Amino acid sequence: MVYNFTPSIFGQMGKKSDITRAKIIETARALFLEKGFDGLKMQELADRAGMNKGLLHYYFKSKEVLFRAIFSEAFESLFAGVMETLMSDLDLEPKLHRLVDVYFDKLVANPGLPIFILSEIHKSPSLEGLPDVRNNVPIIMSMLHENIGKNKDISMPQVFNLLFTVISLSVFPFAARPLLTHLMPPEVTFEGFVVQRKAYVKKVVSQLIEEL
Amino acid sequence: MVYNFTPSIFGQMGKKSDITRAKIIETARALFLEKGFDGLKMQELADRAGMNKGLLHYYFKSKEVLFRAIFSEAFESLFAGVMETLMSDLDLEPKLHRLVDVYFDKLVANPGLPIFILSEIHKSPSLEGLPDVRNNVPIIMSMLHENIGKNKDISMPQVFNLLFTVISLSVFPFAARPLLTHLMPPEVTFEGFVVQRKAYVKKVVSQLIEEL
DNA sequence: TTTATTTTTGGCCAAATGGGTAAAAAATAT
DNA sequence: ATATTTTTTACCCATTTGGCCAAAAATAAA
Repeated sequence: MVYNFTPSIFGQMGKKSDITRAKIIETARALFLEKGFDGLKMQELADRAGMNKGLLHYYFKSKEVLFRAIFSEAFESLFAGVMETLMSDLDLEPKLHRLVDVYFDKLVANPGLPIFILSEIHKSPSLEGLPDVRNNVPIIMSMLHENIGKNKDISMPQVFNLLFTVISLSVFPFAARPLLTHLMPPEVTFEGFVVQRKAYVKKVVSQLIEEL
Repeated sequence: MVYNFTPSIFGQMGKKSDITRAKIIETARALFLEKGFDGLKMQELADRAGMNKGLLHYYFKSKEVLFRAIFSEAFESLFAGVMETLMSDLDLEPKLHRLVDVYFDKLVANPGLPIFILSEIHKSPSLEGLPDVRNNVPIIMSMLHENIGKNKDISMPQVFNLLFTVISLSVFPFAARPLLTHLMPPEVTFEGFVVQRKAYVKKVVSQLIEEL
């Protein structure tokens, strides 16, 4: 098996199978995010991807396998940046501001991600096959603890409360998007709301740090 | 048709049909909350309710009708208390503290509610047939604005930011529950976390009010 | 008690839809 | 021209929803 390196508008890909595979993944991601595992039917996926059901199974032997590929990618794409930021050697305030940026920027581009991840985990909480984020938690916590400084005597639960506040404020607007857009006055767009919200959240984070 | 008022262990209900109806609703609520509309099959519902599929259709002519009953009830049961609190004549700080209580208490008893509501709305954002919460929003906002006081010059978007912060901090822990329990050290229970979290959120709310 | 009404069971059906497979056809590479 | 990869077509079989029906059981009314 030899790759051909024919130039292509599809970035690196020359092999036709790669293009098809990518088309499947791209379509499946959009539709799984919209409808969830149970809500998306393979026939609809085939139609929307402009191909037939048999071809889906040629590339992914089952719906389950395809879903896992989508889910893992979605999960990791969100958590990679978060972990990296939290593990960085920034000081407390810039680190948490950075975290807000990472979340908002990622989620503005993928607003459906939070509901998708949370609701699928809710329906089957096994989490096997995903990178075990748990291992990083104690490390992140003690780094934050050091960030805050030894002179202030802050307990671990309080460190976690601070971190979880930042995460809540960053993620919830997207999880609540459908309700939010419904409640907002029609002249305000979700995108507009979210832009000012990001600045507001950073301000709150700074306040919380000051009060520590 | 005459009701009989035979005393019963099922509260007010005497009529058998009401008992059955209640049994269906109760079981359907638990299962829809767990699996969502697409995930729950009528056969499973019948089994878990200890009855026969035919009987489900005797009381609810379709899955859709049954689901709408469950969803509306879930939606209203959460928003009724929230609206009532926000419309009350309490001052700013007690009002928002009360809001935190309402959310946490309701959600401790029904942790699956946020994901259920948000994900089902996400999948079909029509929201028809639900009480139109939108009408109350401007009223709530101007009441909060008055609560804050005329001397402080606070814009409406800032009022909304404050309110939305309270909601985010109250609801997100439950929406994120499956992930959260996975990330927490095994000796901490979700219930335990949530108890201390409620107190923490109230403290944050007070800080935010001070800084206005 | 007898008679009517309501509730419940159980089974079975029909149509649609579900995931998945296999063989042939088409396209591509050797 | 041959082999390999990719795609289509046509299927299979299981499940799903909604529905029907006849009969039994429970309950209420007379």
